[in-house]
Amino acid sequence: MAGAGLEASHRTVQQVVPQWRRSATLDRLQQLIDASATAPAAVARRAHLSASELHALRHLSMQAMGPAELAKALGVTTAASSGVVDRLVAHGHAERHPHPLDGRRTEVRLTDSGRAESIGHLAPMFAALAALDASLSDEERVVVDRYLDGAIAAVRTLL
Amino acid sequence: MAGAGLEASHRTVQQVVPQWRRSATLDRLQQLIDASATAPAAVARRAHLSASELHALRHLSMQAMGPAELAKALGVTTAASSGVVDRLVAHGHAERHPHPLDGRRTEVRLTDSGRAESIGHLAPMFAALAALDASLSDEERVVVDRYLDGAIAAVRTLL
DNA sequence: AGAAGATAACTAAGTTGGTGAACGAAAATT
DNA sequence: AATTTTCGTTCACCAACTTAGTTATCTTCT
Repeated sequence: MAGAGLEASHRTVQQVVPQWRRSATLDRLQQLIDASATAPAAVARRAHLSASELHALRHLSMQAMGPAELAKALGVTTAASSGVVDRLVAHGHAERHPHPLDGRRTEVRLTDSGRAESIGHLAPMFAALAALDASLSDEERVVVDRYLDGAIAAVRTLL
Repeated sequence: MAGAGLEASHRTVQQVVPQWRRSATLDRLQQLIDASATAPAAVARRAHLSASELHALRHLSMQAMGPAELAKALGVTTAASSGVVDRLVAHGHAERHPHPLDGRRTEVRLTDSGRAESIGHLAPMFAALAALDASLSDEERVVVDRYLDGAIAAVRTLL
């Protein structure tokens, strides 16, 4: 079923990905990816929110949208995103507004409290990131940008 | 309660983090962090595993450990990690072995199927990452390493 | 050695947040 | 005007988490 057709014992990364070589840079990237995947749950817990609610706050802070669009952004069903919006509204972080032109739609807008929430808990990271970014020379920036583009593409092969 | 004491309206990132400036590099890093946070769920779905089970496979593929240590790695309670191990065992991806010295302990070891599972689904990313890593010159690597160290530290401020 | 305390793993019961299916209201299509 | 599609919601159900409490084993103290 799961590992169907794989009769080999103890397959290693090297066997599956022949060009794989351990490197300190790669280790660092792994750590970054790992931390990025772990952080949302930690932040959500501190904010007394679920991971989806936090995720939703991020998206809504960039752009107001309806439950259906939000569902796509979160990777869940519209039924679930309805619940997410319910909870955000209950916490006072968002409000539902009727769409002026299309009577079917609802626009979910963040309240000030929601906006503060979405920014506040990430502030320490933003500060550290801004300092790091400012420390880059133009030549260094070119190198970093290229690397990040590659890393993004690599991770996105999984999506 | 949540945004307690914040009476200001429409606080922006710039107000909370004065040194914040939008930059293409920062945008890329945000995308990387976002993709890293989103990918596990997508991979888990394809592998017919929960996010925690996938996470557990990753950790166990590096080092066999008991449910308690696994729980800490996953950021859940030991009760939850007991369930995770149950499911991995049920799927044939892991086995419980009694600890030779300490009768309280159980060592959770991956089976070949578990090992294949943990590597197989991430192979496309590994391949892309390996190619990217190999393309770095020594001077570029220094720059990238420094940046990644900073980024890791930034994200870890949230943990 | 024996008692007291700490630790590892598990179990039980309850909560949360997800899915899929069915539904009403409001467009859009024909 | 009738039909189909879309949007948001609700319902019933399920998976995975939490807290609390049990059992077995190890450690420490007298």
